[in-house]
Amino acid sequence: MSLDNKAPVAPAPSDFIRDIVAQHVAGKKYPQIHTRFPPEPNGYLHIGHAKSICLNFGIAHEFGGICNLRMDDTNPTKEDVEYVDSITEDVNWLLSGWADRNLGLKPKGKTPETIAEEGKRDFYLEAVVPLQTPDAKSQTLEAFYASDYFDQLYDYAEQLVEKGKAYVCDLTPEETDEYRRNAKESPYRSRPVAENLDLFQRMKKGEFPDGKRSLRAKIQVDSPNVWLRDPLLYRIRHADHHHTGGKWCIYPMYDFAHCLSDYIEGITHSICTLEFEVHRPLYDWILESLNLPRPLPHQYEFARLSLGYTVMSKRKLMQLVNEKLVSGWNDPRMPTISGIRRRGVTPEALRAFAYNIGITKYNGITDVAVLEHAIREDLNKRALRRLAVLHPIKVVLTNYPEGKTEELDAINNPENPDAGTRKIPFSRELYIEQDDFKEVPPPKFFRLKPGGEVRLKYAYIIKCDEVVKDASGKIVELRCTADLDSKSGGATAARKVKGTIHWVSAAHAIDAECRLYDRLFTEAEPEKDGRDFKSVLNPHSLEVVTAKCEPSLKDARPEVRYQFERLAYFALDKDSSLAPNASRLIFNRTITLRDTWAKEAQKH
RNA sequence: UGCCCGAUGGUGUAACGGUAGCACAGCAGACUCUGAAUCUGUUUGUCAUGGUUCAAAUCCAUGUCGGGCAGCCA
Repeated sequence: MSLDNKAPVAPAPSDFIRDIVAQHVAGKKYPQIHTRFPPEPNGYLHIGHAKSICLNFGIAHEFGGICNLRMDDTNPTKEDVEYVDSITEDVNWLLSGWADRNLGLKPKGKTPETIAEEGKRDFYLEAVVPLQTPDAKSQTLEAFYASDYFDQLYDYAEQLVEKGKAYVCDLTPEETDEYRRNAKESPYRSRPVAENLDLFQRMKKGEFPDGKRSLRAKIQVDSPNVWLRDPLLYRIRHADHHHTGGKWCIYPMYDFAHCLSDYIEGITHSICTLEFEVHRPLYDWILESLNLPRPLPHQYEFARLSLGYTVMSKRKLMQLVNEKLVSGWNDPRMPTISGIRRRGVTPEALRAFAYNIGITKYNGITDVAVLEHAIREDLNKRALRRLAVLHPIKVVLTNYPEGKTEELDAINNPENPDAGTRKIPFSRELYIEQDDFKEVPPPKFFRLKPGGEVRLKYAYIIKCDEVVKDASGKIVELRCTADLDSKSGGATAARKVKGTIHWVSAAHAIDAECRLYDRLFTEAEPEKDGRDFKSVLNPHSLEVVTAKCEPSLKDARPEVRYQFERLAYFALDKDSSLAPNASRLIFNRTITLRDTWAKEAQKH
């Protein structure tokens, strides 16, 4: 392979977190960089998670490290395997062809190993990188689960109790809140170690009902940082867990589980969003209180993604799903990864977007145009061009012989000559787009108009002679004459005609359902000034039409992207049937082409 | 209210004491058998006030504005 003509290498991303990691790498602070992506399986992943995935896996990828996929599943009442499955699928999709070599998993069912060293006990669970580990194929691998560490976390909790750094508290949830708000010590704070140990063990055995007691860290009740005011480490929850079943009735809190899960997996850089910034002292306190033998992970925070014309929180997305305002988590209008994927966006486009928006600590709102640009740029390079008419109007070429059919050559992708050409049939009766004809044309309209000429892409220049209307005045047909010498490559082919429009031969056209998606909301900030986001749902976010398509589209494939020329990019929906005898084509409009004419037309 | 964090064109980001740059959006033009793509040009910015310095977007102080936290959620 020649290196002379190499593709431009994208500059390595740079941001404050990567700068820190780069310093650590240069200073050889860690043998290997190890990050993690830790979603809670209580909903589907969205584009905000995509930003986090691109950051965490991107760092692992750029610095030769590993990023563990970990289910952060410490709350049995909210989590479900449905979400575990969707998360796994979405992560694999986004990583494919990029950082899949840096994905850290573990053998199915494996839990941390206990390492005894110099009289010290240590818990460690090593990552297996499927594409880098020789025998990985012989093992069944799965994501890490925080719930796989419940035994070890319990052990750590007991250690804290024994050190006098944690105690069992009998305050009710309401009392605990009140005491914490008022920086007041719990009356159970100085309970003896032996009693704490006994009580904690009995909590584990299930002797107490939910909320009756809790395990609390003994830190500083009057700390200005509320997360240091003796935070809860364990709560009682008599509930089955999607991954550990009925084994436990006490569950660790996020703060306790997360830092120790990071430690157990040997994470070096634990990257999370800004709202956890105030938790960092607690993250460090727990780890430092346990005299752990291996290097401790450190937490770094960045701003989560906010995107215009959408909502991002799982709660609100779930609301849209539950109230049937969309067809499901993977509705192509949803900002979920599965919705975006179904819409036809490629992982490359999503990654380019994540790269373009950068990483900072500033909470801003990213313009959707940035996403749309990344999608168009990607699709422009890869999409196969096809002719299809979404809103047809019949055209009859009065001087073209009845029954005659020509096969015309059409270019599959002007951006990529290797994509080749195809034949499209031409005949006397055609469909063109309703928007491409105006009986009373606005200024600068260079499409078809009465007495006007337009080029049919790959075919002839035609002139509109007559507009046929029905009794109600609706246009039903345009009668035109073709300049029979003007066919592409013909005698008068070079004639200058301002407009070129797309068309399909009526007799040869095939039908396809096209789902025309638009933004889900009419406002860039659906919740601005406290308004209900559902009050600004876009009533036109989905329009379904039956399009007239050129016949080659009968061979459409789900993994291929199409551009219906002059209109938009489309991808086959999973609801399509490709069975030869029961074929049903459904296309999702991924995104429209840029339309400067629409902007121009609006001026008048 | 307390604590924490942030502030660079319309939006998002770079500049790490030494020429304020990039992307998107916008505008204007070229090209065009996609009003796409491509190409060219271009409008617009360091929150405020002091201080340190030869020199401040950058360091310091104060203020303003914005965000976060104060679940037995994560």
